[in-house]
Amino acid sequence: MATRTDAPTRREQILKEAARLFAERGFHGVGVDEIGAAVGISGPGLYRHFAGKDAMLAELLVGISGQLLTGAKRRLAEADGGSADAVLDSLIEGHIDFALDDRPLITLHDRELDRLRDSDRKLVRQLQRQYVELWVEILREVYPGLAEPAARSAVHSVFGLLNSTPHLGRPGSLPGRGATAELLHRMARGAFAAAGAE
Amino acid sequence: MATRTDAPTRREQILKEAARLFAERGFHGVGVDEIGAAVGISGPGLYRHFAGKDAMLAELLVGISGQLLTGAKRRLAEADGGSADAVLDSLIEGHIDFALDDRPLITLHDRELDRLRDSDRKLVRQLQRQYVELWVEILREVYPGLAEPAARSAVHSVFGLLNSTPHLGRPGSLPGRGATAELLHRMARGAFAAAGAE
DNA sequence: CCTTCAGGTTAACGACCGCTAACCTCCCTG
DNA sequence: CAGGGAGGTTAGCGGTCGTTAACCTGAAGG
Repeated sequence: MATRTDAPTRREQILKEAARLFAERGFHGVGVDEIGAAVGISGPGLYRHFAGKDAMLAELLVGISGQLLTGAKRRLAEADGGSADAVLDSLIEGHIDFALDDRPLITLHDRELDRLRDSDRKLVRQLQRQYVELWVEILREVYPGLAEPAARSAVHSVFGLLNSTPHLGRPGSLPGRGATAELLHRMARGAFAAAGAE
Repeated sequence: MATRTDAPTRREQILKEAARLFAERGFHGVGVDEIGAAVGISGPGLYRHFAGKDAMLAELLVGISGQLLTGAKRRLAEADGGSADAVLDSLIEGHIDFALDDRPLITLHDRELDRLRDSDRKLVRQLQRQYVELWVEILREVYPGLAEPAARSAVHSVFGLLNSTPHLGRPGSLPGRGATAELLHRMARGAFAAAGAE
């Protein structure tokens, strides 16, 4: 896997700034002129790169869901033969990395889903569902006594815990990225353990 | 404290429906005509009860924050002399009740704060901060080894966990309200315990 | 019985916003 | 060196939305 050193394309710039603005003020609260201004072009110039404002949101949300799912599948494959316990740790680590590195996207992920066209929304929901089911399976391997509905609820709740990073104050009031990641990881494991204890 | 048996006033009807609609489609995504239609009057009739759309959101958010803080203070006072451990349980219970009974409000609470006028936003932030600090104090009594920044992060993360109820599927797929509340409670305690273990 | 007022109504205004149209200007390529 | 496409620009249209204005009505009170 080659690490990218190339400059980001215009499309990527736009998506990044759009994600930030959507997360800050909501999809309807941001105008196309603002998005354009954020990348140094103005207003309708965006339409050379995207079919419309909706298309930007759709690409963002589909991208997020896909990225999460792909990463989880990769970690699952890499740890093949390892203990379910280690796989769960790896899933948690991946989700935390994402939550800490792409906070605007995490915010969008569960906030603006309803603004999508039907087909896009179905796609995103399907990717999200696969991601959740993957966690549920691993979780029930680690805690075999856990019933499936409870496991699903537990997974959603831990997502809520891990996705709380946007509320943790601007980076700087945090005890440092490493310490925060470690704290979140411990808490997630603690929450799962408590859910698994019958 | 007299329990209310009177019919809800028009104002209260409006606030309730507005909360639901704002939570479903976002503040900017809902028109005043829709809010009016939801209570059986149409459009500008709302202005007999509120100064504007912003005023509804402000009253909702200030109300939520105040209600949470007031409830927490009451529980703290009632359990006076009791163990910090019991107080923490009581705080968790109160927050879960709120998250399960007023899911639209919980959603609004951390989604639309930025749409408020400066003065209202400051008020809400102040109420929220007091609520968090109250939890932080109790938490550090239960886990004396926990440093303050870590405790604050832990509290925010557990709020994320407890506030995940809107993602748990429509009531019906849940294992029942009591079981869900109990599961959330156990997970919150587990997460705190893991944060407190050095 | 007349007045008043709370709580509605519809019409309409002004601002904003997403998007299109029309045009311009490089840069690459045959 | 022609020319064409990629990627901008500004002007402006059409629709939506929050808000106000002007008017109506039914019930309470002196």
